[in-house]
Parts: sequence; C-alpha cells; structure tokens
Amino acid sequence: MKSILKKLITNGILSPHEISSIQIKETKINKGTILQRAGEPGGRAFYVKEGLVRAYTIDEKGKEHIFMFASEGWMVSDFEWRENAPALLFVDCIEDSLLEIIEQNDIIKLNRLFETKQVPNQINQLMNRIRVLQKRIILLMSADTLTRYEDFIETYPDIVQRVPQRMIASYLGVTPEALSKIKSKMLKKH
Amino acid sequence: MKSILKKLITNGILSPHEISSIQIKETKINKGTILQRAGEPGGRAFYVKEGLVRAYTIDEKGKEHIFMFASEGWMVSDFEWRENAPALLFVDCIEDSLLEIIEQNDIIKLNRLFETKQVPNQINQLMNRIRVLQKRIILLMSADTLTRYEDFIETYPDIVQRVPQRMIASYLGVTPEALSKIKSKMLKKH
DNA sequence: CAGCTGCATTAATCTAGATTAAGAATTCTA
DNA sequence: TAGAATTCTTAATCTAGATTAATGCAGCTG
Repeated sequence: MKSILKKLITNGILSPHEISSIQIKETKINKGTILQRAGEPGGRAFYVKEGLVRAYTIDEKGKEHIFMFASEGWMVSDFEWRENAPALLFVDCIEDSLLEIIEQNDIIKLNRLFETKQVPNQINQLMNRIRVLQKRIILLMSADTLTRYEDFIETYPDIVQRVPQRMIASYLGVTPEALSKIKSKMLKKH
Repeated sequence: MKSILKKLITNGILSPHEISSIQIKETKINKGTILQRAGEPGGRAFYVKEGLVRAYTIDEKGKEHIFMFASEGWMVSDFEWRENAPALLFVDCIEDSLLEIIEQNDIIKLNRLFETKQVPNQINQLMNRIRVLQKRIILLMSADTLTRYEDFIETYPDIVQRVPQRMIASYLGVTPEALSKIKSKMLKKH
C-alpha cells in the first residue's frame, strides 16, 4: 500500500475498495530529470519518499524562479487539476529520488470520490486559496510593479474601485509614490 | 442558520446537533474598526457577508503590508489556531461590513469535531501549506534579502546543505551575485 | 591528463523603486 | 462651510539589488 492513499483510507474517507481503481506509481527518478513542464497539460502530484525535488517557473528572460523545494515527506503540486489545464510549474529532481506520482486523471477521479462523500467544499476552498497565494508569490518574485498592478486590476476589478490607491500599493508591495508614477506612465502610453 | 456552518452541515460532515454547541455571531462593524491585532492571542476567522475587510502586517518601520482584501463571500483568517497562538495579521474594516465572526475556541472545537470524523489530515495539511505561503508572501513584501536568507536557513537548515547557492537565491527571489554579496557581509560581521 | 561545463565570488556599472519633500485635490468633521 | 486631515501626484535624490563581466574552482568526461 502506498503512503498517500493509506492516509486517506485511515481517514475513513475512502474504503479500500474505492481506492483500488486508482493507480499510484512509485518510481525511482534520476537527478536532473524533468517531471513536469509549465504550459503542458496533465499536471501531476508528486509525493517525495526519498530525495529532493523543486518546482519553479521560467520567466520571459529565461530566468528560473523556484517556488518550492520538497524533500522527504513533502508533496509537490501546483493544484491545477481541471481537466487539460496546463501546468503552471516546472518540476525536476535535484537529487536521485523515490517518488509517488499521481496522474492527473487519478486526481480528478479522487476529487469525484470526495464529492460523493460530500467533503469537497472545505478542501476545494483551501486548494483555491493555495492557488491564489502561489500565483502571488510567483508574481512577487518574477514580475515588476507594472505587471503586478495590471494583474491586480484584472483579477480584482471591483476592489480597485473600492479601495484607496495607497492600499493597492501596499498590497502590491510598493510605495504609493511608485504606483502613482506607474499609473501616469500607463496614461502616457494610453 | 449562519452560512459557513450551513455549508459544513450540507457537507454531511457535522450534524445539526454537533453544530449546536458552536456559536457564531453575525455582527455589523463600522468602517475603520480593528478586528484583530498582530501579536495578540485569540485570532479569529471572519466571513464577509457584506462590506470589505483587509488583513495586513506592520513592519518595524511602521509600514503596512496588506496581505489580502476580502469582500462579499470571502473568508479572512491567518490560520493560527493553536491555543493562545498570537495572531500574525491585523484585520480591519475598509467599509461598513456585516461579518460572521468565529471565535478561536470555537475553531478549536470545530477542529476537534473534524478529528473525531477523521477528516483532519487533508484539511490540516492544506492549512499548513497556506500558513507557509502566507509567511513567504509577507517576507517577500516586507523583508530585505538578508532577512529572508536568515529565515530560510532557520526554516530549512537541511535544504541549505543539499542545494547549490544559486537555487537558494532563486528561491529567495534574488540573483546569485546578490546572495553571494550578502554571505560575505555576514562573514565580515562574524 | 587536458579541456569542458557549471558554480561561486568580486567588482564596476546601472536602474527600479525607496525616500524625502512639497503642493494640489479630495474627504471628513466640527 | 471652514478648517483639518487624508490622499494623490510630481520631482529630486538615494540605494538595494540587477546586470555585466572577469577570475578562480571544482567535477566530469574523452
């Protein structure tokens, strides 16, 4: 029995019978192997039993931004589990590793099982929040203030109207002066 | 029936009887009212039914860093729910608001109920991850590279040993050159 | 062993955004 | 409605960290 699934069964959420339809491969992976590429569909989840794995993005300039390291006992996933959704993160092995790999369709199957158990709201809400935080970290590490501001306007158009500029600046991680400068730059470019 | 609890019952996780011991206040709050102060124990959860709320930190220089805005339908909490844990975030109202406020001891009670239902692992793991991401965002917004590096060493001492410098730089959101400079600065101060 | 490739360090510039300061516009509030 | 208090903007500096570039070190590999 593989450890992630064992936990679920122990939780009493799923019975061994329900689990049996889901396959989890335990695989040895060599250092340097790329497990997942951003932009490609079929994002998976990786549970690290041994070794060290990293998840990262690559920006337009080709620069890598590491979102997380995962060593023994950690789980890596970008939680992009809608069908055919492109992965957000690259994942590769920093050390030779022993991983449990959960394929996307199995994750979707798992989610469906959860739904029949009526557990989903809690878990899906939390995963949603994780996705939001994940995106924010990536933007803070890789994007300049203008890009982050444009993204904010697009993501929270209603909040922009209801909040003073200085608070938006404070959310973006810059001074009000910097945001003001950027806004006038945007107007000039109209 | 208040909406958050209604969701839980609808989920079939808790019965109306189990819910009955938990009190949730629905409260009108005036613009500007501070709901929670960082450092003080008894962090609560706030569900926004109407209005607009923000969660933020204040750094040593007195500068505010907004972690999130929450409008209708959003939940605000820093997920610091160990008994007597000091809150990490300030929370206040940007607009007159109608909130459901869940007190810390009720959250702890809720968690205990979840445990008896054996749902906890999933949810607690996800909340843990949220706490980690939250801390990272706050540090990215408010702390300089040296501080973030020191925090990384403290939080992941094992990873430091197993990963090349350039990857730590990439995780911190700076160039390898900047991290190298900081390290030599640390040595000079010994 | 020599040559190649990736990593770390140092140093010289450069720049996005911080800081400081001051004026104009807007919104409380008495 | 006047005065006070915020907020926004603009402009002049300043600085942390980016960029560029050069050097020294491993580790591999043929």
